[in-house]
Amino acid sequence: MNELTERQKKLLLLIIRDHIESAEPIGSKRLVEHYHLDYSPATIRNEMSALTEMGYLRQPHTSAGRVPTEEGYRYFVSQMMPNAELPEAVQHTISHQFHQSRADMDQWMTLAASILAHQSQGVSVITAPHADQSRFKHVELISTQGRQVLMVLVLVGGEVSQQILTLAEPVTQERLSQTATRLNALLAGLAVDNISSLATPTDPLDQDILTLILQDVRRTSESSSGEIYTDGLTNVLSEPEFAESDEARRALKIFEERSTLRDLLARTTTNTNIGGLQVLIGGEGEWEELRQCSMVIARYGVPGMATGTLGVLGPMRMSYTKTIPTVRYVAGILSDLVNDRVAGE
Amino acid sequence: MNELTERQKKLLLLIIRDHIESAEPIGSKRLVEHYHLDYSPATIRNEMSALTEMGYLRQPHTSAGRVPTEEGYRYFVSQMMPNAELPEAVQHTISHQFHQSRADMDQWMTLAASILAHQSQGVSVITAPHADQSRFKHVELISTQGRQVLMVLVLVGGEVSQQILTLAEPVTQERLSQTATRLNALLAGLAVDNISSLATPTDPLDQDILTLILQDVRRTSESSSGEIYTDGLTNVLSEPEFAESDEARRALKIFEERSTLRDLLARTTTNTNIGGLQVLIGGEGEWEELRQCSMVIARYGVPGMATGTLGVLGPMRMSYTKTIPTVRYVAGILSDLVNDRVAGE
DNA sequence: AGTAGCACTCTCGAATTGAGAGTGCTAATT
DNA sequence: AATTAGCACTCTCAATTCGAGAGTGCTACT
Repeated sequence: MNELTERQKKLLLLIIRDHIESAEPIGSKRLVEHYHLDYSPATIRNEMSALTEMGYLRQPHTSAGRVPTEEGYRYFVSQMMPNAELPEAVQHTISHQFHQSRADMDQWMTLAASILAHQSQGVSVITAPHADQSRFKHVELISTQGRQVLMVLVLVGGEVSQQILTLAEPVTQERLSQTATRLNALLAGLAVDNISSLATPTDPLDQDILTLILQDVRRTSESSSGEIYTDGLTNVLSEPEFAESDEARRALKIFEERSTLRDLLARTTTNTNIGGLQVLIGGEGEWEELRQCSMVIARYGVPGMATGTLGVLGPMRMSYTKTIPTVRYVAGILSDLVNDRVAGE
Repeated sequence: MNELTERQKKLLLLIIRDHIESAEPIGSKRLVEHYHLDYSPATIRNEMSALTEMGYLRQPHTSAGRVPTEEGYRYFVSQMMPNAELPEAVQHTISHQFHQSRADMDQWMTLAASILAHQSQGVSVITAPHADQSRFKHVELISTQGRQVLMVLVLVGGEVSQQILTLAEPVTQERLSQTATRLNALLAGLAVDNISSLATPTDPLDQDILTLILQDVRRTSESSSGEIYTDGLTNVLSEPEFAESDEARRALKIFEERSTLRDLLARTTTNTNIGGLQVLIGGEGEWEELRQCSMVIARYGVPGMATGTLGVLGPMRMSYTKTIPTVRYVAGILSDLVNDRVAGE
């Protein structure tokens, strides 16, 4: 793979960097002038020709400048990935914002989405941390009226689910409280998978509620659960490649259909370690709607306990140099926050 | 105001209806042919000229067809408002979807947003029902680790707020439970405004928690709280008037900046009764970003107990004939649901 | 290996043009 | 008095043409 000469590398990087800024095809002459290179345009042309041959560049028309291919971007990214660091000033600003905010998962997610979108000028997406194996922590039953009961279910790791249940007949708050107390004792700390195999409670009310709890836990712990936060949707609309709004529409549709988005996030990150991140370029053949886009995706959280996914979507020529470190840094912060919350449990 | 002859009325309505379908300026000849009118184009021209004079129509260029002005749309809408009814078939489909869904506020909101967006081909927006005067119902304190405590706060009407508190020093679950029990007894059923004037509890922990509860209730009951659900953001991008994506971007930005959106919803509905709805045409001079758009907005819920807002945004030439009845119908359904939940309290 | 020069290709924007649609006005008609 | 036919005029829009500019590949020279 790496048959590139040093000069070719340097050239490729320059071309891509320039294209990312200008959004235009890059020609040999322009390149030489712009960067005061020590070679003549003709030499550059030969090299560019070679790079085109190898599949890193592409000509939109017979006689226009070159534009990076997906391969080209991939090469570029592989060069950027390891060393990129966010400027300290930016790090401080971001970390400050987090420690400023209210200690509340919802706030954190919103904030993270906002920061990512802002920094990268792309569309950000982030899922709340999700326990890999849910363990029961606490249940609370609160009568609202007649047969309707508000159930608040807390899982280890801080996940909370609330739901209105409708019972067969009215039950007093007192009886509900007793049931809750018994169930709490019975289930304390159990992993979800083990609950079902438990000895059944004798009280019929307890039994009913237990069934409902099980249903709810299942749903909460399924991958389909958990809110997805996004921000910066309008950023991407200003990019020139989406001028004919049709392309943009298709890309944004992914963000509206949460189920597709969830699938995408899940599938691309199953084999990504915490701390490592993935760059998805041009939909990777899998997602037709993202043919013109790239995504930078990372996981965060505490492996084996609770993890979430976050990422940024942008045009294929997004500023990877900025986006990659930002995503990595925010993932780091969130991991710390989740860690604080889960640790010592 | 109503100096329009019958014929002028009819013509104006035809022109607007046609323009809503075609998105193009309407000329006299075209109108006659399309609708087999008994007059000649010349007559129509005279009438159109009159309507233009009166401010209901407008010519984009000296020699092009007419296009409705905001005034024109307002007139049109005032004709549509009272009688419009959703076809029974559609009513059934919608109502079915609601009764099918899980009895959960979050589900309802998502569903309502989806239905509105789908039916109207616009962007839908809806806020969860919000108690006008919050009354305390129940608090639950669950220790998670060390000094961190999960507080689940339930208000009358089913509003739930959860938050992580950080205490000055670690406290056992047992002590937390006792505090919760005492506070529940103390505060049961109290309106928020009265809580602060209460005798203070003796236990210092109780006191601390009470302060935190107050903070939280305040925030929850402020207008700034409550999630906003939207759907159909991409619908509006396909409309021809947003071809130059700049206009679209500005309009969509409103939906990203939740605070502006909230303000808009709040301000336009303060004097709207449940069941009545408001049509905002061209931003009404107030919202520059919506100059090209219209919104149909309604309130729902139980006045004095809990109310929410829902609406649809579309281009100024959106299909009012479809959107208005849909918004009204969905508002009705949600009012019923809220009513069921709140009633008998 | 690197460079200069050259002929060639292709895009893009500006300028031009003609068809089509619509208008307002006036004079004739009912 | 209301309606209509006719006409001259205006303006947009799409198609066309055209030249400048940028870029290329190739060949011959250093």
